[in-house]
Amino acid sequence: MAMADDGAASAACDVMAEAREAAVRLVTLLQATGAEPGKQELARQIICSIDRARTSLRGAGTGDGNSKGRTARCKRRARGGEARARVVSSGMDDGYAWRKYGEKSIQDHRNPRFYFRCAYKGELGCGARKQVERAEDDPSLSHVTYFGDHTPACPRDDAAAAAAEVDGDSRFLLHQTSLVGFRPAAECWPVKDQVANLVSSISSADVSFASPGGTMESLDASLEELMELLRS
DNA sequence: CCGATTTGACCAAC
DNA sequence: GTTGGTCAAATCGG
Repeated sequence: MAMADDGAASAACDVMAEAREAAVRLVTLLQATGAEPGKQELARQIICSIDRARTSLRGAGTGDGNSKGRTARCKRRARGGEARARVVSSGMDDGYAWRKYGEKSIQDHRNPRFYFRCAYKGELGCGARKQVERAEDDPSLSHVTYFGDHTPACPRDDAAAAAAEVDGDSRFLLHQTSLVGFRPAAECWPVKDQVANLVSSISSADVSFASPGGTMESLDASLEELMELLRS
């Protein structure tokens, strides 16, 4: 599995993009066929999960990797040191606002692991957390592991989509507009086939970026749940 | 001045 | 005893 380079990551991204498109078609199809709201919601969750996975693949380094090289050896940080490169938008990668609360060098890994928790933990009592660590082979990639769920009150994807739109990043905007305005081009496809296609796409995107309890797993769980719903 | 980030210290689990 | 996870004081940027 010596495929941890930009090419592999972008290939995986492409596959995930296909998977998302399939998921979007699925949502549309479910809407068109008047499927139960539960199924539709589940399909939307799948899209959301795919989006997160894609973001992870693109490298959370953009927003999560708070790289800086400060050398503090006193009890606390030496004062008057060099200026820090702050990364305020540390949570924009997946549509949620995160606050870094720790960083630790891990024995197994060469790169340190960054610990984040929901920025609204205090206000909303959100218990969502995530851990980010650079891929050992490719620093441009990061492993992102999510723990817990955000509370419904937490600002989420739609807000991030608006922010991303302002920032010129159309990822989330595309996602949203696809959801709203996509035409059922693949209407002829049975829903089951849509899901099967989706599962197939995601399986082929089997990359090492997914961590236990992470995006891929939740995505997989959602898909299985959906498959089960559709069978019944 | 306030809030976010950094980072050594502390704590719990194995 | 070692390692991973969290806390909290110090610092910085807006």
